[in-house]
This record gives sequence, C-alpha cells and structure tokens, in this order.
Amino acid sequence: MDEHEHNAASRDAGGRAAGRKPARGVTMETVGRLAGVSQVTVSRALSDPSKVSPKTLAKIHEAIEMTGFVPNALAGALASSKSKLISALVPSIRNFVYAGMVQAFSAVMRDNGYQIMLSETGFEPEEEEKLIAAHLSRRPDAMMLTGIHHSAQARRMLLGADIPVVEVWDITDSPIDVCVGFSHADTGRAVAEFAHANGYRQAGCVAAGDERARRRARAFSERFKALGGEGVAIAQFDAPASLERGRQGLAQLMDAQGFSGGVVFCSSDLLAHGVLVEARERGLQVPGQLAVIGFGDQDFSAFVTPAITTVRVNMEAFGQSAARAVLERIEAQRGDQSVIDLGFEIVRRESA
Amino acid sequence: MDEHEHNAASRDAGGRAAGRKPARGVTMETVGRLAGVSQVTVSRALSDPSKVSPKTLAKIHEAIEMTGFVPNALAGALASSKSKLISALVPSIRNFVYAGMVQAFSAVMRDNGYQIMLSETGFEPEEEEKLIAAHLSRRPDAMMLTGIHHSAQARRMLLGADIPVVEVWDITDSPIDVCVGFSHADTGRAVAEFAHANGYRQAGCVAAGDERARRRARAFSERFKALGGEGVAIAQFDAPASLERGRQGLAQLMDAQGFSGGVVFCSSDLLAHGVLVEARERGLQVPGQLAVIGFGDQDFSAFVTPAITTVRVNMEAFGQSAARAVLERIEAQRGDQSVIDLGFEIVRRESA
DNA sequence: TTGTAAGCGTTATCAC
DNA sequence: GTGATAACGCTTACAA
Repeated sequence: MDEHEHNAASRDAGGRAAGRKPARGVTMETVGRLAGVSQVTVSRALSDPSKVSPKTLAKIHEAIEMTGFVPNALAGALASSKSKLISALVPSIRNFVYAGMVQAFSAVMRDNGYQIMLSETGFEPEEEEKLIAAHLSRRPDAMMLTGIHHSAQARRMLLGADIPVVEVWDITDSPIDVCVGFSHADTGRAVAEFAHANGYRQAGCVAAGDERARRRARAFSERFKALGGEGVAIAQFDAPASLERGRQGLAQLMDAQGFSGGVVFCSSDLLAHGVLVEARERGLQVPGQLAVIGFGDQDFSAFVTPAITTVRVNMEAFGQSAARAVLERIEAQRGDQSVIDLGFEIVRRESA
Repeated sequence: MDEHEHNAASRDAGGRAAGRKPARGVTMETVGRLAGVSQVTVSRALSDPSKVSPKTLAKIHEAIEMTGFVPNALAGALASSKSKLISALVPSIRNFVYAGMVQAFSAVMRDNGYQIMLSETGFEPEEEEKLIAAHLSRRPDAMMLTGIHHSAQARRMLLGADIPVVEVWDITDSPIDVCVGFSHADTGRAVAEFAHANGYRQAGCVAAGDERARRRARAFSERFKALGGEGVAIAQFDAPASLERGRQGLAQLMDAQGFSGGVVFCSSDLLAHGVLVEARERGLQVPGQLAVIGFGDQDFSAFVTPAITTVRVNMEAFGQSAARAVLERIEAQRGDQSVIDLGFEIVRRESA
C-alpha cells in the first residue's frame, strides 16, 4: 500500500474574524418599535397571527424582514416552560442501527416542531448519568434513552424531571415511563431454534458490541445446548463491530477453540460479512461447511454473495414508534401503553 | 427468503403515565432557603465555588443533594448570553463520513463543556435554510455546517447571528467564517492521474451522493480525458449510496454504456464494494480486467477481497479541526486561519 | 385588536 | 463572603 499525500496545507485568508460587532441583538421590542406596536403584539403575531389585524401583521413582518429578527427561543422556553427540545442519548451514532433509529425519531420530531439534542453515551453507564444531568439542565420536553439499564441516580433525576422518557432498543416490564424495542434474549433463542431446525448441531458465536449483543449470544448458546446441540464456542470482542473483527472472530473460533464447522451466529451483519470473507479465504463452502447468521439486516446484507441470513429489526419503526409515544405523552399528558414490543424476524437468505 | 415473525405485540402496563405532578420545579431559591443562604450564593457556589466559604458550600451541596436540584441552563443562557450549545448540520448521519465527523466534533466539544444540537439537512438547500433559522433561535454559541453552498438568506442570518461558523467537508476561498475540508475537484483529478499512471486507458464512474460526489466524478472524467484516456462512462444515482447501487452501477456501465473493462472510480467505498461483488458475479478478474477505486476508506475496505484501493480523508481530523477552530473563535473572539485544507491521500490496495 | 404588568430562573453589578 | 437588585427576551394573564 503506497500513499500519495495531497494538499495537506492551510492558508490564512483573514476572514471576518477580526471585527465581530458588540451589537445588541434585535428583539421583539426592536421589531415592535419599528412597526409602531408593542412588544407583545409582535409576540402574538408570531405565535397566533389570527389574533392580530392584517394591517399590523404586515407591518410587523416588514419590520422582521428589515431587521433580520430571529426570536430568542431560550427566553420563550423560560417563560412558557416548553422548550420544544427533545434529548436523545445513544451509545454511538456510527452504529448503523442507532443512526437509523435516531434519524427516524428526529424526522418525526422535527415534523412536529421539535428539535433534537443528541449525545453519544459510549458504553459506560457513568457517562450516561453525566449526560442525562447535562441534558436535563436544558429542560427538554422529553428524553429518549437507549436501553433499559440506567444508574439509580439517573432514574431518580429522570423521574424528578417529570417529563416523558422513552427507552428504546430493548424492553422490560418496568420501564421508567415507556419502552419501545424487542427482546434480545428471545432473538438469540429464536436463532438457536432456527439453526437447530435446519440441521446444524455445531455452533459458534462472534459477538462485538454492547451488553445486548452478549445477551443475544448467551441466549442463543443456552437454547442451542438445550436443544441437544454441542457446546457453543464464543469469540467475543469489545465494541465496535467491524468486518475485520468478523474475520478475526472466525479465525479465533477455528484456530483457538476447535470449531471446525457448523453455524456461526454473529452479533451484527458486519461481523457476519467478515466471517464470510474469512471463510472464502480459507476455502470453506457456505452454507455447506459453514453457515452464517447475522443480525441487523444491513443494507448490504442481501447483496453480498452469499447473501446473509440475518435477524431483521425495524430500526425506523423503533424511532417512529418512540417519537409517537413521546408526542402522545407530551400532548395528552399520558400514554396508552408502556411496553411496546416491535419484535423481530429471521430473514433466510443464502448463508444459512 | 422465508420470514419468521416474532413477538410483534404490545402490552399495556399502566406505567406512571397517569399522575404527572404539577410540581413547581426546584430552583436556586429553593436550595438557598434550605441551606439558609440567598439564591445568588447558590449561583456562585456552582459557578465559582472559591467565592463561597467552605461551610456554606457544604450546606448548599447538601441541599442540592436533598432536593435533586438541576440548574436551569435556559435561564442561565438567557442571563449570560452564553448558551454552551453548538449547532451542527449534516446532510445525513447515516452516511459514515458525516457520522465520523460529527462524532469527532462532538467529542471535542463535549470535553470543553459544550453540547451539540444536531440536525440532518437532507440534500435540499431550502431545508438547510429553515434549519439554520430554527437553530439560531436557540442562540447557539457557534454553528457547524456541511459544505460551502448555502442560500443567500442563510448566509445573511449566519452573519447576523454574529457567532463563529465553520463549514466542513469542502473548501472555498470565501468561507462565511472558517472552513475545514479538502478539494473535491483535486481529488477527482488526482485519481485520474493515478489511474492513467497505472496504465488504464478506459474508465467509468459510479456516483451516488450529493453534489460533491458529482464534482469528484466530473473532475476525474475531465482529467482522464485530458491525459489521453477515452471518454468516461458515468452511472449516476441519487443519494444515498449502497452496495446494491454499486452492483447496478457496474451493470449499467457494461450493459447500457458499452464499458467493457478498465478502471471504475466510485464515489464511495460502499459503491466500490458493490462493483466488486458484481464483477465477481460476472466472472471478471480484478484488477486484471476491471480495476476499482473507491472513496472514503471505510473500515471494511482493507478487509474485503480484493482489498479496495481508495481515497482516504481523515473525517476525525475534520471534526477535531473544526471543533478547535470554533473553540478558538469563541474564546479568543478571533481565529488564525480561515481556510484549513486537510487534504486527502490515495491508498493503493489490491483492486487497482 | 392591542397594551400593561408580572413573572420565568438565572447571571452581572454593586453594595455591605 | 454574602446579599439586593436589575437585567436577559420572552409568554401569560388581565385590562382597556
């Protein structure tokens, strides 16, 4: 691999850095003065135009145009105690499932006039706690959290904030407020049953990711054994998952754990893809000698060869459903259900 | 492909939805009363503890602990006109380059006490304009934008807001404030030169993505022709890129545009991967009959077979550099450079 | 239809 | 070291 460097340079072009004006911002007061009305009328013109006469409305809009007035939502939120801000906390936006959920969630929220404050919690619980406090200080109208495990202090703060809280990507019978997800343990068990029903008696797991990925692998392993399969070899890595990890995973299973063939359940399609690549390098026939099952149904999964058999979860549905649950709670001060199980499905393709 | 549905159900478990208290929030006033001091002292205890005696400090913290007080950052921001909020606008967080940039940007910002308000602009300029207005109303301390093309109205609002603005992922000699990126045209030209130098005389492009992807393809095409190569066939798709699009791209090039072999420059590694898969299906030798060059150096690119020759841009560096530029401007009210070109490099692997 | 007045929960500026 | 007091720029009664 040879590399060609290009253009790594920086130039100084002055810019407008020097003279930033100390300008007092333009407020509703300013606009009102220009339009010959009081500040409140400007406020009304913006929040409920029907309460203002067409003539003054026109003058106000003209003044807004002239001044380039942008309302101060901080002041508005302080006065009304409605921030129109929603907090969203996910482990990582580079993980495509979380990115997909957030995108869907945000889209629905934006369409309803809300803005998202997004933070990544990484994979440590203490980090989440700090972030929750930071977010709460902005007085969001609701909060979206990933997963159902949160520190006691975090739960206390959340309860104290007295806003709708939706936990996504997992379910529990005792959500803080409402949860939207699926059972990770059920997923692992269903895959074990699928594998067993398809005649596989030897199995391995390649897992990389958070605690939920491990939970799926564990449930798979237990069920597979209970069905009479052999002990399940597990190759486990820290998050994040990658194609490289998948290749290493198969190598580890075969070279260090005596796994010689059968089915491999991976905690993501990216890993499954890596297993597939490594299998081809080793001249293994898929699904003849080695069967592979992934998780997540990434957009490439149906288009690689062999196409990946996987577990599909509808991330967009999670995001949308979570958004709707939140909106319902914000607007009606209540919500119908507190546990929304969106399930999953096994998609059989060529790899298993 | 057969599918097995699982658990798609929802249950009602009551939750705490019913009784949301109308409780007046706990403020610094409340805390102060409990600690036997005034509200201001509580404020000081939090913002500059050295200005408060150890004894009262202890009492205040005790009161905070008891009440679960969380400061109201909205009020703080209104009073101090420092929101400690940074706006970030990207086309899509599901695109791994943008996700990577945002992650790096956010990490640096968070370490400096700032929080990120993130929105996706999609690929329409009017959408960006609306979002800029919405973000500005929250009075962010700075704003990060993707790309250098913004509507006139957007520029006006940004200038009027009088906050640091950093444009990432592209460069121009006339940034709004500061830009951090690389030249997309130079990238296309460099790839053309690389391809020509390696003996390829026939070429195609597969492009899917935004205007910048098209700019790279166009620059590649022009340069390739200028160097004496043949006319370049182009298969173009709307964003987003996917493996499937890559497969379709090669198919279109070969079946509809008479491309029979040579080098294919793709606007992302995902597309390149698709081209590779399609090439294998068609029994084409890579890089013998078909050479493939991608863009972005995704994490799988080095690990598929053949490993993908690609253009690497350091997304983390963009995010970090953008963050530093912003911090510099916030804190010093100025910034050294206004154009930061971080360049790119061609990474040769097996596919070309 | 429009205006007045009283907050919202902080920070900033003085005084003590 | 601590406390009044006045902003900050809105929204929400309540009057006119």
